Amino acid sequence: MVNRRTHHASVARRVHGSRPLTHRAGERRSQVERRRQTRRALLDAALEQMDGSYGFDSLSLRRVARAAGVVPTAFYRHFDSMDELGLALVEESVATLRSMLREAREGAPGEGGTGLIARSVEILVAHVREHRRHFAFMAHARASGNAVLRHAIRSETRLFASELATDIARLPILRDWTTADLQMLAGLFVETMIATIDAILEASAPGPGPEGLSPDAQARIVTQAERQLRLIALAIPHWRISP
Amino acid sequence: MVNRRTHHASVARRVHGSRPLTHRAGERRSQVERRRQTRRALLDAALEQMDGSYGFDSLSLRRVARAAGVVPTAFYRHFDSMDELGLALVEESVATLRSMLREAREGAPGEGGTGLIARSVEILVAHVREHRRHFAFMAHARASGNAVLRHAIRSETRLFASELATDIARLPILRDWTTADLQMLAGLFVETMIATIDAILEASAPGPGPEGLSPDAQARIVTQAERQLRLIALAIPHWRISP
DNA sequence: CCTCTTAGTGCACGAGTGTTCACAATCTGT
DNA sequence: ACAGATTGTGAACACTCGTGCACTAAGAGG
Repeated sequence: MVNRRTHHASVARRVHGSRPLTHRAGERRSQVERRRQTRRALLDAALEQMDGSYGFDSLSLRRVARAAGVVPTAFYRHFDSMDELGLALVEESVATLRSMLREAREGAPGEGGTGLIARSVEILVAHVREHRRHFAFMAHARASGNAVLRHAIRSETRLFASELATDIARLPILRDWTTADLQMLAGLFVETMIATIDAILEASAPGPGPEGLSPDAQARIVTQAERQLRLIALAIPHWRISP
Repeated sequence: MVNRRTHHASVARRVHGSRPLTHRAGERRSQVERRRQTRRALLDAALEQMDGSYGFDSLSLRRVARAAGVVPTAFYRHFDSMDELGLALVEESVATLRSMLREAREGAPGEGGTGLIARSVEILVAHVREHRRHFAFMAHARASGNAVLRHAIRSETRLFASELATDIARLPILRDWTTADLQMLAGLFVETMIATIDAILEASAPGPGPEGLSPDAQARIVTQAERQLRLIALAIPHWRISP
């Protein structure tokens, strides 16, 4: 294990660490590409295996390798364990989350009203639809049996809430709010968002029954989320700042 | 399988179904008691195994049987599969959920203010503390890989929200609200409740580090939940009924 | 060109899994 | 008291699992 770890570290350092040190352009082009492809195949295989509504826990190294068209031992050339594969997926997932937040932020700067809510929900469902497997992964692993993954996702969620807090702090209505209260409000938004994501995923599960996502269930979820957010927004002007 | 199923059905019918048919009091006292005990031991063993922050998925029939002090094959005398064991646990868990709702309802009938919120949160944390293993089970199995359990819990959650909706419908402030809007509000409450439960469980996880639940983390969670609920309550008078 | 590094292979191992089956012990109603 | 039902046992099955080790093919750089 120690051998493999140092082994890996050196590889990773070479791949994108020491590249700037040498100016050779096409160095190891084809081999590095090959490596990237199998790694992606492993990640995709894991996502696909979980998509059938099986959690990350019930996911074996061998099945992932098999689905990626690779022998089990080859897995270790890319990840030390399934945990590291999971962490890589978390990294990818939070990246899409962050891109979502960025899009929402740039969409309507400082608008702050019913339009903002409708727009935000729209962006949310669009992202969930487009990156369903990543969101499903996070939704599952969030309450997974795997302690490493669970804590990673929980801490990323907290970070996300904090970012959202500093974001909404710029809205004029929230000028005088305490940071604690902003965190509270952001937490409420994030919780509602998570619940909405859960509902969407459940409604669009690729399990038995009519394949695909029943459109009116989706619509009901969206309007419910919008109303909940509007209700919360309605309370904001009447909140008395707490010490 | 068919054999075992019919076999079981007849047993269950005898245990609490046909008792009223015969007036013999002490009938099969010791044997039925023995059965009840091992069944409980299996359920407890499962709960305990999951408590170390391992989900229901990573839980094997053999380990449960071993922890219950019983040979694997004896498991089948009580449950046809792990799924049924899980469903039994769901049944138990929703029972405690319902008792919680009942307590909250009888606590302050028709009060409806800040006192109601504080009281409700207090009842919530008390119940989570007292039945932590059941709540942890639901929190895990809610996003579990096991489709049967997941759907069972999701549908029970919806039912719970509906009950809460008809409950709060009695509050004077909500007299004119649409049923749809009441459902929306109840859903928001339930989602906040679930998020709070998650946070409490995470803060009081019996994993590594200082055993037991850090008290100030608990306090922060409680005050955050109270503020969120108060914020929501603040919006209620300003909600315009939607068609 | 020749050597070194590296992604991927094949085989083997010990451990753990769900499930079946025949059997033992004990409780129960007649 | 006896026959039947019922709970629990023990050995065995056919798997799957993670992991270690020796090996091969091929790309890369001096």
